[in-house]
Amino acid sequence: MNLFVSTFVNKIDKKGRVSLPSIFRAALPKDHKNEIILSKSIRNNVIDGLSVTRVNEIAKRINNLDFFSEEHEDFTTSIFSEMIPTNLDKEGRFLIPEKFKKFADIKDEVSFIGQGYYFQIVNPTNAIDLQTKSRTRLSLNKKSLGKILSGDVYD
Amino acid sequence: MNLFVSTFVNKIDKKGRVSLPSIFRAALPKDHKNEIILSKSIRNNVIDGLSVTRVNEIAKRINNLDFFSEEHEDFTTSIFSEMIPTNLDKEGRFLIPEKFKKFADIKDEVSFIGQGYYFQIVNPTNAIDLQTKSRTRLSLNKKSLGKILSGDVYD
DNA sequence: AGTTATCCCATTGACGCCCATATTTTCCCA
DNA sequence: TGGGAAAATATGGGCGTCAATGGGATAACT
Repeated sequence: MNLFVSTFVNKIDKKGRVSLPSIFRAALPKDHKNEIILSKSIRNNVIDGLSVTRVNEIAKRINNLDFFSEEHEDFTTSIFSEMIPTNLDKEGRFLIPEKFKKFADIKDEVSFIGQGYYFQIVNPTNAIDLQTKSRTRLSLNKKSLGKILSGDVYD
Repeated sequence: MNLFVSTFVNKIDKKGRVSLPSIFRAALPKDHKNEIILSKSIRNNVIDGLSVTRVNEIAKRINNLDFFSEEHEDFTTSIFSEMIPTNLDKEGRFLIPEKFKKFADIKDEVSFIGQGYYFQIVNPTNAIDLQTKSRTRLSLNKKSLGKILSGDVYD
């Protein structure tokens, strides 16, 4: 599976290392198996985890916005300038920078939340909260959820 | 047959393993014969079983939504983060995670219910109940059933 | 030198692999 | 058409492997 799915809770050791869940490692692109890019999420106090491929994809999408617009620069500034590329060690672990830990209120444990083409790193308590809140918002909007899931996806 | 049809009841052994019915295994895509993805169903307390192909299709659909929107993230969170990919062993068995068992009220036996492009995993008692209820709802609505079935099904 | 990051090795527990048995289905032939 | 052999499927359990975690030692950075 080349998507980031499922949720995992892993520990941060004394040295600040944490294992990227094995199936997330497997979801990384073949040519960048030990690099991930961390970034502050726009909406919540969570860390987005991106593959190299994903970052390129985002760059493309932003590039399609009006070049000289304020919106364009807002995106480039808030997204690219805050990204931190990180390497995994031989065991698949990496370090979360201090300022990101503060931002996401992370101490000695994190939840990895699969988001399909990317994942998020969160305080485990917040994780559950985020999940239930998304579900609530969606069920207030049953129509669109149904549309996505119930159609014949093999069209 | 590359569709999931029919209903089967299989046992869960001491290790928590259960055989995916043989014809369901045959319905899995050739390049992902031993991976299925489990997910909580939106409507009932049942587990949905999906093929890798099916999940990728869903991912594509979601990826076409507005990239940085809240709606987009609500979808990815409530769908991908709650999915659990599972591998079949050489005998075609897999594990049902504890939290899913609780969710679907499953103990030592499950029903596999074919749903065409996917299948469901259910407490055997509920299975019969679900089937009779669907049938009842449909017969209250004969018209739409007719509409569906009368078209040229080989389009 | 002191701090920080990476490598290497060890431990534990969960899961996958392998082999064995039981049960069911298929199919071949009388 | 029935019955029985052969193949496929479902189930059971031992054991090796790998993922997550911990910690000492080496390397890089300032």
